[in-house]
Amino acid sequence: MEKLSNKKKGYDPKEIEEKYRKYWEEQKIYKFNPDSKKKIYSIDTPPPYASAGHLHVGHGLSYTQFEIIARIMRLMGREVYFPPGFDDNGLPTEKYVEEKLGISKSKTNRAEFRKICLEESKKVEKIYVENVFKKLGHSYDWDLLYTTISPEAQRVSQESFIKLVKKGDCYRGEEPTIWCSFHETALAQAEVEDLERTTKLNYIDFDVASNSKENKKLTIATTRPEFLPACVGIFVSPEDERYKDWIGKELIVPLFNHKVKIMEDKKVDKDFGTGIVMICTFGDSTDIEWWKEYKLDLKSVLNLDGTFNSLGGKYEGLKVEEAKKEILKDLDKEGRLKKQESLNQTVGSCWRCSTPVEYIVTKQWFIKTLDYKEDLIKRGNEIKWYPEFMKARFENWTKNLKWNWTISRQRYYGVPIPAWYCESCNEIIIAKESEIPIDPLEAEKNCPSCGKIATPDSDVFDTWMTSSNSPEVASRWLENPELYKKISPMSLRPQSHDIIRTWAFYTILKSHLLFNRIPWKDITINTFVLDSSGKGMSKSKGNAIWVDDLIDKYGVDAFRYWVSSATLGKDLPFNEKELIAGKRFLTKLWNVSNFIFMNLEDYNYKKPKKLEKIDEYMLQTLAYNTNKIKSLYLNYNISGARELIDNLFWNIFANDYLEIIKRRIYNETGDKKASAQYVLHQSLLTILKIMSPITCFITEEIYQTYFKKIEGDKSIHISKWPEFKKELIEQTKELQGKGNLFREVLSKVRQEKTNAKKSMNSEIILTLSKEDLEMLEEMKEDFASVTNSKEIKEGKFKVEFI
RNA sequence: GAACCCGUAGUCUAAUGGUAGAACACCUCGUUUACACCGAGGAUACCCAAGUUCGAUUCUUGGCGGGUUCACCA
Repeated sequence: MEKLSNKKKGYDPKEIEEKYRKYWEEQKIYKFNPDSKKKIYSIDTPPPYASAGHLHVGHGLSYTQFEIIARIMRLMGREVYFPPGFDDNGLPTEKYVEEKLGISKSKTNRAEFRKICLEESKKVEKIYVENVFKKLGHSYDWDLLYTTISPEAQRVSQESFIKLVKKGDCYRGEEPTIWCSFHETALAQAEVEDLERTTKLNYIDFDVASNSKENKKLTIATTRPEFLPACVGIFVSPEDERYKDWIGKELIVPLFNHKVKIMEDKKVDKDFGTGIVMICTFGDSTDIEWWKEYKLDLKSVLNLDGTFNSLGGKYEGLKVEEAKKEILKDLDKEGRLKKQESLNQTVGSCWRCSTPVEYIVTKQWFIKTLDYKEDLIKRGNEIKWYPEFMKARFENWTKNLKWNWTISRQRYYGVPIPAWYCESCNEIIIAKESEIPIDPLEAEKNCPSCGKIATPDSDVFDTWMTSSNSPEVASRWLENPELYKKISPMSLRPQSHDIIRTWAFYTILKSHLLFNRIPWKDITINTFVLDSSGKGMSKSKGNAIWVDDLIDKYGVDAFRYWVSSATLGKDLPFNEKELIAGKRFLTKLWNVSNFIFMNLEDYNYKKPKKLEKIDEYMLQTLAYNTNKIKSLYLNYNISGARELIDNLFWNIFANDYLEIIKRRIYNETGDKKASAQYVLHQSLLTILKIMSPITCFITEEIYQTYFKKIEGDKSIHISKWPEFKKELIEQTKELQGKGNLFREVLSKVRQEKTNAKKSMNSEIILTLSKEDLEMLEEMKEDFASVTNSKEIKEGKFKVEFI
């Protein structure tokens, strides 16, 4: 009879993990079969940025969380489409390459730079695959691997662009754009983060243009005096008595001497500063609103790198901050700087480099979002959100959108924008669908109107342009339309809450615009791991705990056990102690299995004609709980399911049932023994299966050691979920009553023994009430055996020691 | 400023309109045929206030505290 290995040492995960990693890969256990008759369950996997070789527990948890779901669905009989992916496209990769190799994009040509990025990505991806995903036992179908910079992904991205341009939802415009002067690129609203800082509010005197009034000066408070050359208007509140007579008059902008008109607008807060606002193109986003509303002049003073252009006069060439200093100095010299106040402000900044963003008018490509707010919210409602309340984040964001989505980026490493422009007739030429993927820099086009050579677009797409089509990339939209049709819309998008406004939003948008439907049926928002003091974990903060270290110390299954205790959408402070519980579980399961196998040596795999009562009770309880666990699993409630499994396995099965049948198995023969053996066999197999999505290694090892030859499945992970007959699942009141009473009275007896400081198998004479005795009549032998009662009498409950 | 989430034993977490179930830690006792990485048992908890209710930790409102997201000012 086989024994589990390492009996003396207890459970040693290392060897077992190694063994099955190899086995699963060789046997292609997780291979997707497109011809399967089973219902498909498809996952729109989050492709990680391939820009670091480690994974901290936060990422480890979230990736494992939905990996468990993949395993659950496989067990439920679904054909699971679970493709791994890498996001190796765009700014994060560029930044990584620039930092790691000390190269700047401005000093390298695009082709060269792209080549380096691609090579670096491949290296990091390899580390990820081997050291992270495979190590953690993740059950991807590796044949389905995709990357967002691959020609296929580029094709999807460009195709979606072409379709949307044709549809009129994507346009090129010259508009104020959110701009990062460090990265020298346009940004989307979603890429802007708050930056709190202290700044100075400067009170500056403006002269009045005509001398008709006795008052010759007005004082204006501004945080951005450097924008004086771009000043195009002055606003006051219509409710402000102080300036009533000033409306319509003109002021002379200090240092630059151009005239600007004073106008009124309700949005002006008369209590801020002096109650006068100067509008510049563009100091902030409200400037843009007023500029648009009142059709003011455009005076662009900034170059794309954040320096002043010729409009800045003597300040030309200076950076914004330097210009500000100089201008303030000069204002002070002229006696115009009346006072300066300290002010706390929050400015938008680039999420990658924290440089405060500027607003610069440039030619960019946009996808319409503002026209579709309501439609998108409707789409959001068609999707099932886990947890439900996370939908509010999506709705909030969608409702409050102020900008169309800027999709062009003045960067190198990304999907090229497949467009050319004719300088002489302003024609825009878009690539044909048959040509993509294409890089316009490497393909010459002539203008269809005038025949001249058109200028290629040198920009690339925002990375979300590709990521928002992850369902299409992952399911081979253009490559394999038949497959795509089969698995779309996808079943699940698992992701984290911080990118609801980007990834979830853009994906829903794209799906709505391109296909007029939702991209997936369910979305799960994974648990967000904090450090033990409740702070977000990151490499830069230095509080990250790495998955490698943990699995070295505790093993993958213990880590996965910890993952299974997390609730979707909630924060979870990391506590290393929690992994001890996982380790404990593994040891227990290991020992229980050893015990059972020892006692199944003479088992003939046949169900005896009649089961003992307590065995039947165990079987019912098993069936009932398994069924409950199934519905929890199907609702992605992994922690709920795990709790039930723990109770079923540890308390009911190991601590009670095993103790109850122990002596019967040792001493009896025939059906009495076989009855227990049958239930042991069923119970262990069931427990292994329902636990296999979580602790995938140990359950496989135990399955392979004993059950495989009987059950026949190559792996527990492609076996079938244990289904029970209806009468077992529904339980019978009578048997449950009796079995529960059995366990209650047993507990009472144990308590008496504890109170008397006796060991659990000390011999006793037991007295039970008449009702209890009648109830337990059919299970009397087992009861006497587990309590080690030499005699059971009728009367008032009493435990006598011999 | 707004929206959303959360506030349960020392720590972390679960369920629930009838005062709470685990885990880790703690205390007591126990170990001759799976397991001391164990077994039996014990102590310890629903942020505050008002309301709805026969009854609230659970529902409503307000407050306090923590978190996330969004908006913010010239």
